[in-house]
Amino acid sequence: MSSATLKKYYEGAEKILVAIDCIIFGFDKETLKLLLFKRKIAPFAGEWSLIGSFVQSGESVPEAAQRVLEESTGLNNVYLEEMGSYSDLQRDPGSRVISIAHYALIRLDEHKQQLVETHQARWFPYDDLPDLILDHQEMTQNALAKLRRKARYQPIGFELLPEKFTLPQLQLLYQAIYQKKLDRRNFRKKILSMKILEKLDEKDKTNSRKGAFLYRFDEKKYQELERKGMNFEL
Amino acid sequence: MSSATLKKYYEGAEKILVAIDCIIFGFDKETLKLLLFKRKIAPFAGEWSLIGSFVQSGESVPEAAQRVLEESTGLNNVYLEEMGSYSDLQRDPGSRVISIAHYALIRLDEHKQQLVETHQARWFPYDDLPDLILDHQEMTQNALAKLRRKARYQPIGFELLPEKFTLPQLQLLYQAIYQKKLDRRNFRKKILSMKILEKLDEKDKTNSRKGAFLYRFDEKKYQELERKGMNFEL
DNA sequence: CCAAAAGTGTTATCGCTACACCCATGA
DNA sequence: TCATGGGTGTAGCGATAACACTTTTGG
Repeated sequence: MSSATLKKYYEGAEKILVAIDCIIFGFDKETLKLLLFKRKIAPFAGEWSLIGSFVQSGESVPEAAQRVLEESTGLNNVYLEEMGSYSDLQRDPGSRVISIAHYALIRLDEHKQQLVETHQARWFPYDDLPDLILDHQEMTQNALAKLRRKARYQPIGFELLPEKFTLPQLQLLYQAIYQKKLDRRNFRKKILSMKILEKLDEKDKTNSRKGAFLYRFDEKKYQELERKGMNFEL
Repeated sequence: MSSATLKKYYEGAEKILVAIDCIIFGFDKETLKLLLFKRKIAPFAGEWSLIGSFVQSGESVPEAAQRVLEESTGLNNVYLEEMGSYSDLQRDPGSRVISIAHYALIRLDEHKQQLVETHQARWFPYDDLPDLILDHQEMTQNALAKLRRKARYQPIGFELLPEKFTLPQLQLLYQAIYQKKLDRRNFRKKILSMKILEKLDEKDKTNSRKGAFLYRFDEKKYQELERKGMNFEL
């Protein structure tokens, strides 16, 4: 094939605007929350929106997503996963844009509150979201569905908790994700039987007089067990 | 915001070539196979490749994927799912292209053999693939991983079998997907206990003198049971 | 009648569920 | 001392895994 034909092949195709959008999950006491932003540009300026950005010519899709997350939360080592593309021709009245949605799990206590204010952002309980622009509502629903499926078989819940957490906290998190109550004894038995938590000597007394022991997720031990065929399931 | 600013916002961003690629799975007797194509254009003309295409300005991503599948197999009602984006800056030496990979499950007996020949395509056993161009090797690995995870909890295996199939066939399929032997009695017990298969009066005698009863997947019954909270697991 | 694949039941074990009481502590 | 949340054990049940023999029939 001549280089003229090659040129024609690639140049004959049409370039398209590509964006990424981020569904940012946080967990607060007993509630799953989303970080939403007041959109600054038309159309729909002033309305609530996921945070997003166009993919620049010098960056890959994951790089764009990480950039956006860092700009909006100040965090750069967060759990971030691609969720799927949204490409309806009419999805954005401003222009034809293909968006690749991502969801992120962040620790509410670690993100920079100041950046949230700078961006006119707000944390909303998942069950009480405002109307969102474009197809962002659909994206959030798909994100929660994906989070639910994934959390059952992979230890990603810990990404939403502080580094040190109590078992009651962990249980509340899973109850929020699954939207159902779990039995305390059975929950403890199961999670502890996996031997992927390190029990610390400290107690957290913010929620009770007795205090609850703090634990830490042991990533190394988990990966070791996973290699040996153990599989996480909650 | 003025419309001049709006214009700048959308026009300030850079458009990018967007493609889709398809990992096409088939199942033949006891082997999982992939449909691969001899690439017709430079760079890498003549080498083996997944089938793909640029996303046109008048179509969405799923539409592009369906178009490509129909062009290459003649089938238009196949199981097709998006798998993720591939966007490394250097992934395609011909140009900067973001590709959104999809995997498809098709019935080997239904696709148009003639189209396969037209496209200089060939079915390869998954365990014996030729070298593939670009990042297509990585895509196929990710596709199999995804198929494995998904097949365990959703009845998608049937998409790879003829409409009527025998239990030994179904078992061979799952053995090929999981790459491990399953116990015949336990396998039957489990799949039959779900009550999502309709037993027919016909037998398939191609593999034995005695013949094996044919079954059909009952989509309606499955959806009904799923609504009631039953969950498929194999 | 025999080779080759299809079909069938039982038992032991494991994991899950359901469930109620004691413990530690600060106010 | 008491109210509050944290922590623990067990028994019954259902699901899974392991395992071997009989049936059918074309050649």
